[in-house]
Amino acid sequence: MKRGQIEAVWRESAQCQDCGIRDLVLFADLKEPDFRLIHLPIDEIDFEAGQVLYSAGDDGQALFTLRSGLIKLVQYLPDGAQRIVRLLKRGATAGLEVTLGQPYEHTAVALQPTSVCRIPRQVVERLSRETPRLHGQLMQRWHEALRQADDWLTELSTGKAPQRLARLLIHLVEPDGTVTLFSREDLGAMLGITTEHASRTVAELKRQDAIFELSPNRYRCDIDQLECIGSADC
Amino acid sequence: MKRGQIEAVWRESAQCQDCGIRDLVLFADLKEPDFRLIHLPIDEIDFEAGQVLYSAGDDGQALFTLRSGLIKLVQYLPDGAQRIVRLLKRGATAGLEVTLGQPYEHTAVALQPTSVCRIPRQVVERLSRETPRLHGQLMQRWHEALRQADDWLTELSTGKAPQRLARLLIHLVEPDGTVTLFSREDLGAMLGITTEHASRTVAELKRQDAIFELSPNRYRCDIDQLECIGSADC
DNA sequence: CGGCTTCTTGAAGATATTCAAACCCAGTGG
DNA sequence: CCACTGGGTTTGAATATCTTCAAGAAGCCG
Repeated sequence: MKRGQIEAVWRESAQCQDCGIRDLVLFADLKEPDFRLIHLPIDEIDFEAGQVLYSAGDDGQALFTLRSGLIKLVQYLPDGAQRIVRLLKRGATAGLEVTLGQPYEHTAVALQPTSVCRIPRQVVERLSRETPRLHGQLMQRWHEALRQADDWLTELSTGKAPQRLARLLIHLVEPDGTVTLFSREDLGAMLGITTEHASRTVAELKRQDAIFELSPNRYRCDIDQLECIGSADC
Repeated sequence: MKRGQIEAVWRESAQCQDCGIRDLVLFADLKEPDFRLIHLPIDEIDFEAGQVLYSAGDDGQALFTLRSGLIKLVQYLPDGAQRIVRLLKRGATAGLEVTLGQPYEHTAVALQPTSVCRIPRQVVERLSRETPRLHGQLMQRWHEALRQADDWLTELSTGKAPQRLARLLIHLVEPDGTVTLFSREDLGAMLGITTEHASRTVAELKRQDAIFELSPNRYRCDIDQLECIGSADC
């Protein structure tokens, strides 16, 4: 029984150790003995676009590491208005706040087919207690999230709509110069504008040949032009 | 000589232990032996309104705990536009990022006469290494800053100008129902509007009797009315 | 009292919202 | 197969909100 448990633990740990993106994730700095402290299963879960990972206010029992895909963190105002406060890309961590015994602060929704690792909060709490190697990574994660939050504010909530959109696109371009966009409603919730105005603004960038629609919601970007729109030089 | 140093250290530590707002600050959870690990002076420094604590990009050697007053954290866009991303009140910590070996991310400016404790980053780094009691507080601080950043975005960058201003005022009211406001330029940089529009919006709330000017830049607030303006119910 | 900055106000123009209607497209069911 | 439906998107036109530029008022300091 005990032996079986240990084997199960080991199997899970081995999975983490062999993780293809381990240098990107929360457990990047862990050493072999640390993994033995993981005594709860870390599940790999897939979500389709639109599915909810967790909801604001839920009593969180786990945090998530993003293996692939894209997640939006949504925050609601008392009056029901909503705002997307951050986007999480591969390697990012969602739900860090549960390690402090807090409920989730946002609603996390997949924007694309997304694959995550679900890490029970006890795992992080135990590792945090027993190995110092996790501390650094946790701090880095908090720091990274805060930096992104501040940048999000200055870049996506400052200036005219075309500037904001251009800056967002620059954040989203893949190495191959393409971008996969999402619904105009989400776009509006990120830029702090209405759905209709988001639609018009996309159309405007198209007319200026800053972006070109390859297929529905996939665009080829002219980065130079986007940068100059983003900085209001043109 | 060595003895003298130890006494100096002790004197500084004693100051921290006797700190009047210790339950609010970063060192809240430290115990008596922890303070002996502090081997660099923690200075108490006063700033007048308008003075700069540190500038974005500076190679930070210290972080700050706010004893009294008010500090703005300013972030600049490449094109020179600026945005105030957060306000720090008593008990808050500024410059946490230096504990990760990073330069300061914002420019920190006192908005009122302000008193801070300057903590050399080595002190935090050493305490962080040698006593687990600081970890929790550090995480809490990161978390708190992130929460504030997210709220700032959803509350102060969403909706019409009067709503945003009303929400900001609610954040700023003292227990006695009064608010000390700052320059219209700063107000604009917080709400994402122009200086002129900030001025007009303040005038509008005055006309609606949601605020009443007691003396230059000091106002009495009608909280109920502000709340209903902030939520667009009226 | 200048001279300076900051705040306020006005008016014209730019930008964004609102509401409504048309459109597109994928799915459904006759 | 095609009409019908329902969701998201686009577009139009009227209106609201914000910015810009400019000028006047108020406050502050030497």
